[in-house]
Amino acid sequence: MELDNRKQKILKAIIEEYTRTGEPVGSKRIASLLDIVASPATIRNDMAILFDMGLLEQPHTSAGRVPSHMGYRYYIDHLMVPSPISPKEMAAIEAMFNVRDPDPDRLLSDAAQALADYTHCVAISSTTTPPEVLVRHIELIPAAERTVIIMVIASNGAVKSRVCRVDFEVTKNICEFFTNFANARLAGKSINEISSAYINSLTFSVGDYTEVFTSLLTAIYSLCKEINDGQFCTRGMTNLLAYDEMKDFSKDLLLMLGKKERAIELLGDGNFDVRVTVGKENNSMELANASVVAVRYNIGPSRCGTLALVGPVRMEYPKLIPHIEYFARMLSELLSEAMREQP
Amino acid sequence: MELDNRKQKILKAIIEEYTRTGEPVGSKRIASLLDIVASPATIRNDMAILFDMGLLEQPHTSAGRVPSHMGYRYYIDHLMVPSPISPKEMAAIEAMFNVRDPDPDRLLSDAAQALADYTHCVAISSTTTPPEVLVRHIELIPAAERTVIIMVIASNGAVKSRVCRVDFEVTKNICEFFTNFANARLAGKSINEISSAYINSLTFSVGDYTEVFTSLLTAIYSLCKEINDGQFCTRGMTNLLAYDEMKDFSKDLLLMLGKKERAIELLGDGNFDVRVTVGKENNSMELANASVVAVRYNIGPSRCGTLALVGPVRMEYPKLIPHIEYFARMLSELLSEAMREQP
DNA sequence: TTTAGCACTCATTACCTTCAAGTGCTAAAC
DNA sequence: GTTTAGCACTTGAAGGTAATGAGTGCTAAA
Repeated sequence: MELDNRKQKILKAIIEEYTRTGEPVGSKRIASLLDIVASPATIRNDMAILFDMGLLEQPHTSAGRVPSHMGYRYYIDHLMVPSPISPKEMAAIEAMFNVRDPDPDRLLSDAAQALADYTHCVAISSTTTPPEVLVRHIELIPAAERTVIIMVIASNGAVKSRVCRVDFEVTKNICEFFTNFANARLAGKSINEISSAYINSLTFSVGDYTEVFTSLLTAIYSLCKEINDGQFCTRGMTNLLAYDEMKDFSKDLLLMLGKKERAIELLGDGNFDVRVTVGKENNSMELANASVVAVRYNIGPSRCGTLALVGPVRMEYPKLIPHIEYFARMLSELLSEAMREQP
Repeated sequence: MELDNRKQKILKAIIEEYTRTGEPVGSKRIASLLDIVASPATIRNDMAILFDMGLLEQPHTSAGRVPSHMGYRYYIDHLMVPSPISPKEMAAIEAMFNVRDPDPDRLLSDAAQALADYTHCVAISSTTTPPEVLVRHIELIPAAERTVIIMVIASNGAVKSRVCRVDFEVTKNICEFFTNFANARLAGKSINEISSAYINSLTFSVGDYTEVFTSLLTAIYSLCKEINDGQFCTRGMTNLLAYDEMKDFSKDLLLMLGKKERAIELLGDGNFDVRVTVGKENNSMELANASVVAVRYNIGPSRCGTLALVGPVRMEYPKLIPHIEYFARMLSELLSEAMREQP
């Protein structure tokens, strides 16, 4: 797909004007906007060609032109000039991260919230746990007479705990016995190997204690599963309601984003650095009128995550892409530090 | 406000028919619906009186009548017959609770989700921590060379933990020292007394260790604050989008519910068993066209929570009120068991 | 290749009419 | 006194028509 210089400028101008106003753009407006000298008629000719190429659309004969999803694709791939983040904005973003709590579990959801607030889009953040993460240690802490806290620590620094009520009196002996037993069977195992079936098989090998320990082992399974599933959160859903052009679609889109398994789909396989998918490229009914900007980030050597933005096709890509990348970089640094793999 | 028998029946019929259809109800329809024999003209006379009393409204002269918020108030207080939950529904609700994870922290959010799914409204659940809850114990668990897990256990069974990276090598001695120090100063104190200022004062009294322990003490403060703040979660926001009559208001309402401090307001002071507020009774712009059903529940002797439902004024009160009450009862039982106060 | 000119298209708006639902009032019936 | 039938009246919704104007596509000249 080759476009001569003027057509490129015209397409770029139409997209940027449409992004700004949300209204179809006419030849006259472009003529006054462009720095090149060309009459509206000339521009009309070029617009007709861009239309034939599928880069523009026409709501109806007597309206101006609107960029098609293909037009946006061309713009993102060839025309867009990313606008660098100003030091002021950088400081603002850093401040958001700094005032927040440094708890890794929260960092992700706070970042999503901040990103959503900042971009007025829906922000999704997630992490995945790769198979090489191991169970490092299992700890049992007596909390009260018949209550223990069970804690799973993974090799990548992830920690999950749960309060467990048990049917027996919690003595130092029992705790020690169980801790030894659990660590002997589970520590060093890959976290994604801890299946429900494996835990079941363990329950029977505790001998006399089978009944007593079942609930503890089940809790360990849940905790491992939580670590293995990674984190996932969606913020700023209500932001979508502010876009007039989405009012017919936002309901379905919001319902879809509300379903975790559907929302995870749109993050893709994480096999990219930055990925922008426009409208129908998303292969999903609900996203046919939305765009998704996804960025991958690393957390230390053994874990990675995805940060994504869902918003109207008419998104300020040149501004938002550098922003989400900066968010991802900050998150990467902070989480890598917080969860650094240790000997 | 006294209404004769027929007027009561007419008001009840109008409200129930309007709740069902969402359309203004005319005198003819009521005549065919009512079991009492009365002509449309008679009903029209009564409707005119109900209208004068402020219990009905008229969208325009040639339309039927619509219940006013005052009409709903009268209905809820005097006319409504709560429909008991069927054993089948009870079983369905119990099943929801059973298949879910028994973790107390999750129970609340799962219950809100289930309630939202069940009622097609927004569900809010929250717990508050009363001042008599104490810090029972603080535990420090070494997780890796420079990483510890810090854990606060409260007298009401609440447990919160956080991973902390520290600047020193974690030895058994240091852990013991810090655990002793922290417990000496904090255990037994009321959880809401652990202020930022108090923690600050502690940091200086650790002597040589001031710098090393600052991050740990800050973490303790956060954890106490989390316990003291209780839990709060909102689920099913997108449900509101399904109501045609709310399409003009749902945007503002959703934005408001998205703000925690605003959403907390509408739970009220918890000084009630069941509370229904209709439309303008809510004293909030955004809720002027919505109703809130709030139920209080107890968690053991020392903690209570609120479960609330936000939906259209045209809500199926007779069905939903018993349902949310049943949810609250279930929650109360399960949480009381899970978090029972212990010696 | 570019541009001016002009006929043409079509959404939007305003205005009008018709239609139907439902009311309020009056006078008769119970 | 209460209830009811009858009927004029009101009003939003739906449908049709005309005027408006923004913006196009095409043609022919520059």
